[in-house]
Amino acid sequence: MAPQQEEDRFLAAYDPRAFDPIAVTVDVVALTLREGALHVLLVRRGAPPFEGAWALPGGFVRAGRESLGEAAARELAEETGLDAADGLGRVHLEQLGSYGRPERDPRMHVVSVAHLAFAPDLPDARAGSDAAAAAWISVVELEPGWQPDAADPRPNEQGRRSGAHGGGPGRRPEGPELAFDHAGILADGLDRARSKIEYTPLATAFLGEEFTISELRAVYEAVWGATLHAGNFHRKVLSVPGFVESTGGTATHGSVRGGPRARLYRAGDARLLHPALLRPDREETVR
Amino acid sequence: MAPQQEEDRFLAAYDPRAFDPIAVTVDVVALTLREGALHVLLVRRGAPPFEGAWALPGGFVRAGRESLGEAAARELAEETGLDAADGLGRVHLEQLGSYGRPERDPRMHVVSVAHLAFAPDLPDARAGSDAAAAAWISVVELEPGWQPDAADPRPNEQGRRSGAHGGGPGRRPEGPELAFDHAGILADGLDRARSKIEYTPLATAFLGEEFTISELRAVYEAVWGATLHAGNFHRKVLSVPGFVESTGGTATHGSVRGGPRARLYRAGDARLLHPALLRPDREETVR
DNA sequence: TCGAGTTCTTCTCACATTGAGTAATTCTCT
DNA sequence: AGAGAATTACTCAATGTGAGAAGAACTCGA
Repeated sequence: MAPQQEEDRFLAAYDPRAFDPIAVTVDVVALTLREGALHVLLVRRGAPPFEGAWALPGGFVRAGRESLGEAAARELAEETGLDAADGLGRVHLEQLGSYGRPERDPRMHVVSVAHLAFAPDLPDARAGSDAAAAAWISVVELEPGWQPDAADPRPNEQGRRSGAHGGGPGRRPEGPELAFDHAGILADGLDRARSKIEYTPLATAFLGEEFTISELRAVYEAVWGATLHAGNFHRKVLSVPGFVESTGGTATHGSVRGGPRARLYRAGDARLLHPALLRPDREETVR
Repeated sequence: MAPQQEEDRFLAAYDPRAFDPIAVTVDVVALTLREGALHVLLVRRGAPPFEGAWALPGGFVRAGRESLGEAAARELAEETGLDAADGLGRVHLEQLGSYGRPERDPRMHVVSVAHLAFAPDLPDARAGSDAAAAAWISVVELEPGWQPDAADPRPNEQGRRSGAHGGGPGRRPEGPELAFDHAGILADGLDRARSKIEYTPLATAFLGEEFTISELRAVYEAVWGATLHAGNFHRKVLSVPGFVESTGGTATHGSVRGGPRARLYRAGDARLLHPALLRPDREETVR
């Protein structure tokens, strides 16, 4: 090790404040279903940099006063209008990953700890204190080159962006540009969400307390952007132990377009789905 | 939002330095195989707090000068003696997660971005500048209540610690105590490693350029702590597209205890295993 | 009110994958 | 040379999946 590095480390071990500071923020990729489509919570920035641009909700972690998860829950509550008593307890919140390229914020070195949230359909967002607006935006408008099968009959061969930390210029022909590296964080969050519902029962976090198998299937179809075989999905959900349990009840109406009244279920006690409920046709993405 | 919070946020948006600082560090859970057993790289702390205790290698991120991944690679290189030219390029390094409970470091609020590394068998570790020692320690000594099937004939019904952020007192009857919350980070890293080799070909990162199917099976057995059916494993590895590709060569010797010379393979071009190579008997851990 | 169309739920069948066991062959060690 | 073990390739049964079909229940419009 070079002498300069060694001295840096010596100082750091005793007084980290001798260094230039690094700011720590949390950002939240909050997903929900509205009218059958996947939406993400965004805020419009009210101050530079990126003033006027859409961004993920987030903010600085309060030093010495909160953990990362608490900070994320606080930021999410500020934009959704929910608090712990209100219904944030029904929201799934997990850590997604941290983003710390030195140049990702023009002001200073900022490390952002991104989180991922799954929420049932919530009321319209309200802007927090430092945002000009907050809204649920359909992810279809934000993801270039990605369309749900069901919503777009054109075949789409180009596939999705592969890894994390992508995001070169000129790859976003439609939808608003996101501030900072938030487009990459959103892409990572969507990747994680699409994987997570394969191995966990968290798709139920997008629904209310009671739901039908068809509503659960609609969650998978919206998140994956693929249509699923209704009969096979039904068989699979009921065969995985602990995924759902029957309430004994029945929906009060049939579907809008007809059909019998479906039975109602609630989330079961499984934390992992075994065997998993895998996405169809994943061979292409394997290499 | 309370007025005080609002003012905090206003200030933070323009000058984060007005806050108490949060330090950002990286820690690395570096895993390797030595003599058929899974080992993790630890350093012995040379300064308080936790002076003399074992800890994960890590250190402060250099503000404005490096990304999180670069910082983790640097810290790993300092303890392993490898650099980019040397062989660190053959090490798999990924982000594991961030840990930011305010009280996790008694000195100040420190957010640590943990990373996970898979390395082929490396030479003995050397202590970095601020460590009193560095060594590869068998994880069997560090994980209470967990023993490989193959190494321990006693049945073990109690199962592993379930979630992250565990680590209450009195649960570690053997092995050294780790500093800070590093026991929890290590547990999360082992969880991640055990999952990761199910869905990715990263088990090959523990091996040299060329390897036999049996050596690959030994990796799975060491990481999972379970014995696998040799015939089924062989069939599975060769049937998953892109997992391994034949070199055409053959091992120069048979195994130490006899048997024919095995054929040699190298890692294929797949980034995901499809279908996955799932751990046996996971039903217990599902709820 | 009736009929068309849709949905919910359950089957059936073909096919792929897995777990368990067997066996031929080749090598090391004593 | 013989015992023991590893490599590799089989077989067979059990399980899970994709695709399709079908009956019953329901909504909507004629």
